[in-house]
Amino acid sequence: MSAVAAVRQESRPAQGARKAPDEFAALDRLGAVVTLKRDETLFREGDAAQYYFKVVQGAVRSCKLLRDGRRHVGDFYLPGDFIGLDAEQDYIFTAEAIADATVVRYSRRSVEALAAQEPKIGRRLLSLACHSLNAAQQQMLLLSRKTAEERIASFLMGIAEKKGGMQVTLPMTRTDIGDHLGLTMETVSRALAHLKHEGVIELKSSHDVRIRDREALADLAEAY
Amino acid sequence: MSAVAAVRQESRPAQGARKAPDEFAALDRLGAVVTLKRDETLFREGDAAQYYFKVVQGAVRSCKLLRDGRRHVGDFYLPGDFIGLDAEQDYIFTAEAIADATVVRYSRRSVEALAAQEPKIGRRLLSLACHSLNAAQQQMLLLSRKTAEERIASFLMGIAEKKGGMQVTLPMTRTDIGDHLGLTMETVSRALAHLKHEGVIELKSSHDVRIRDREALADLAEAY
DNA sequence: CGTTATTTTGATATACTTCAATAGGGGTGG
DNA sequence: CCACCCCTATTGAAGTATATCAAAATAACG
Repeated sequence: MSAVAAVRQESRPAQGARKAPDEFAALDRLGAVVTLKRDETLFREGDAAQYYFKVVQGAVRSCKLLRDGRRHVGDFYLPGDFIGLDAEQDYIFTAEAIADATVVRYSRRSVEALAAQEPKIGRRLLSLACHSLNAAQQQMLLLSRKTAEERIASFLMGIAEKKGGMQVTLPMTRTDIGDHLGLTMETVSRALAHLKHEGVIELKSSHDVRIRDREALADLAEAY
Repeated sequence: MSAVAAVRQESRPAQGARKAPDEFAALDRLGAVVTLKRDETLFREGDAAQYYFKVVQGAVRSCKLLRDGRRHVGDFYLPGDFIGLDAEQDYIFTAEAIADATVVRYSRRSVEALAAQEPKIGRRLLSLACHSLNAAQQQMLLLSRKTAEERIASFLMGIAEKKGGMQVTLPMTRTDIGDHLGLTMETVSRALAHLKHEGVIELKSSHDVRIRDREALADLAEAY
């Protein structure tokens, strides 16, 4: 078993469309393992996009900065998720580890060569891109029209759905969540406190949420 | 020359990655022409996604609604733009004509069959999807962190860049723009009035904008 | 031309931000 | 193992950008 396959073994891919399909098994031979400490950078916005990545362990965030420092977190990547599939020439966002993380790195050139031989790979890449596009459209609706509480509800529902449970672990800080949802960390904190007060969620610790009333949370999230 | 090719001839594809590539010429045989009156629906959110579309004339908007009527306009599609490339099983937004429009309709099944034979088609689809994804990420940054005036500036810069000129025509209403940028139509109107007052733009009519100070506008838009 | 839809402009309200202070929580060194 | 420190989160009070409500001014349309 190759080193990469061994690492894969440890990973627990998320369910649904983001799951690593069998077609990608051939890719493992191409992959190199990368480990990151908390807050370490995987790549920077503007770097030449030479690689695709897949998260094996830990968590990664993508972010973009405005000149004056305002930050936006595009997405959070958990074990099983691919990073960089949207890259054209250069990466258009920076990727950093939220917590200590293990990531597999694939050369885009090799993947493209493989895709040329095996059409399934190409189709799967397209399917993953479409799925990201759908997620992005949901997120734009959220950022455009939802209230703070609805944003938090949508966010929690999204993670719970991906993990498939009522128990949700948030490896990121309140600031990260805020920058992802277009809010400040204070507003995130208050919205969570309010949901807790209403009995919709339970905060076992600031990073461990249990959904007590799924109905109510889904109702707030609207889009679900 | 087929009817579709004739219609194509009339269209003036936008510049850049959204331009119809030569590989798609073969598609014209598959296309059927559809005409829409202002505010007519091309398809609805939830409909089975049987077709891809390409705008030939006029303009189309994609939109999503929350239960209580809050609306989000995901994108505006101008001549040369493709619609529905992001669809998985069903369409996830409604598409409506902003002004009288002509659109070409391609059966997805036929396109997929063609893509199976001609790998270039598949690669082009993936490239278009990546490009949309990049645009979506820019829009999320805008919705998450930019001020009203910055949003308007970014929006104007985006259209100007696509059309390649300082003269911009806005076929959509202030409400449409607001729903696209996460603002109200009043705020859109005020932001435009302010940019005009500052001498950055000129409003020849409410739908015809001329950019007078590209520097200043780009600076406000930040991301450019 | 009269009628209706859209846009502009003004006054007020509010959700969220900003600023500020306190409280946890987890790791490290004494 | 405890005490201290730093970082993150919570909570409170005040400020602000944008929304909402309302009316007038254009523009579009039959």
